[in-house]
Amino acid sequence: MARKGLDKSVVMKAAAELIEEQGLSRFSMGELARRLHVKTASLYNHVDSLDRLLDEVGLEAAARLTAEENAAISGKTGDEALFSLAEAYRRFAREHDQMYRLIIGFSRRSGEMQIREAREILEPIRKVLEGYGLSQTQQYHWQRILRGMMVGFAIHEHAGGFTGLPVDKDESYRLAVQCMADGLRRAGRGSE
Amino acid sequence: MARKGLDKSVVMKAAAELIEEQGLSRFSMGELARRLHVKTASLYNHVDSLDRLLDEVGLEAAARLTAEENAAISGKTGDEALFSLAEAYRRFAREHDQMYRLIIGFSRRSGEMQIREAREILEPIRKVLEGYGLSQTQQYHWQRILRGMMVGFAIHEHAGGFTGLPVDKDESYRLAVQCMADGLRRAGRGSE
DNA sequence: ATTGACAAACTAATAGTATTAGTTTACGAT
DNA sequence: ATCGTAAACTAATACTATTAGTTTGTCAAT
Repeated sequence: MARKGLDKSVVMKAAAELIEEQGLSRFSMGELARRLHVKTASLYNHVDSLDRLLDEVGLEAAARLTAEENAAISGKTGDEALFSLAEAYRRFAREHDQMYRLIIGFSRRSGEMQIREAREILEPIRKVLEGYGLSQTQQYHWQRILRGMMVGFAIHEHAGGFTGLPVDKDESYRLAVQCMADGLRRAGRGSE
Repeated sequence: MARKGLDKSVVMKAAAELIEEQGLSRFSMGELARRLHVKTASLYNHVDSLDRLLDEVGLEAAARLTAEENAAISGKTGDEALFSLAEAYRRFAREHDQMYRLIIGFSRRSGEMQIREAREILEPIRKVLEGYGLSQTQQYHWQRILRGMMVGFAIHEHAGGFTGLPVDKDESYRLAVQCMADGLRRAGRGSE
């Protein structure tokens, strides 16, 4: 009873599907093994550990998010690009909530937490900021500010927060992004 | 071998200490029991479950955070209050990182996540916003925006993010809060 | 003082988690 | 045809949390 065509990419794909279907909380090596008609131990021929597996699935999800961000801003500049980026980010977080969890990095794995910040992931923001004529220093600061805002909003919504108040969340977000846009323009003027 | 003076508050206190000392990831009912010189099962005379225990410890931590926020803004208004609030929030998240985790709610507990939003917790922000003369609607929006920004920053720092860039994080935060301040003033003028 | 009840500790067991060691076996290359 | 390797297996370990059932200490009432 050997040879079932499993390999790392098949396992990762199945893991991603399982997580999207049933949620991160119900995911386990045992569940994954069952779906692949294999015993749990066999998975270890293809992945190092649960944590590593989740890391890698998360990285792939991050790549998808980045791709969507890039698509959203392609051909746009200035405020148009900014709003488009912000919207794409938020949409991804809502539509793929389990994957977004994985990207942000608060899985179950022992309370660890990390936000992925590879070069490519920061690219979309960097491109959007280019349009505002910031100094290098200012650009770095605004990278953080923008990311902070987007993450903060995504996490809140994700957690079911922001629901108590009787005003539209889309509008709240729009105002937040507008606030960033105004701030960016101001910063751009300042550093000329 | 009965009667060791345990009760719910003692257990919760010990749990909080253990978490602050060793981190959420190393916390377990077994560890907690060992610290209290008791068998694991005995804890269940005082707490319902691990999840409930963490919830309650988290709620207590949230109360402490709120108290610090209130202290920070007491006697202040306008931008001064805003900056003071933002600084207090960030300081708490840095100084009590494990407790902050618990507040935000990304413990291990099954990937659940919730941001606590009881009335009292929102009070400090509400008070600060009072100074900007916003309409009720605007105030609700800005409550979200402010919270989003503070959470986003805290989470990032927490996750070890923001470290790649060669500019000061304090300054990034200051700029973010300044951006909020400017936006708030603009919003205040707009709704008069 | 004795008794009796309650609460708090215990022991023991269950079911779930990830992971490792060691064994078998199928397939592909020689 | 055979032989080695990689992929599956079985079995075991060491953790989780949690529940059921049992013992026992303490406090209150008689």
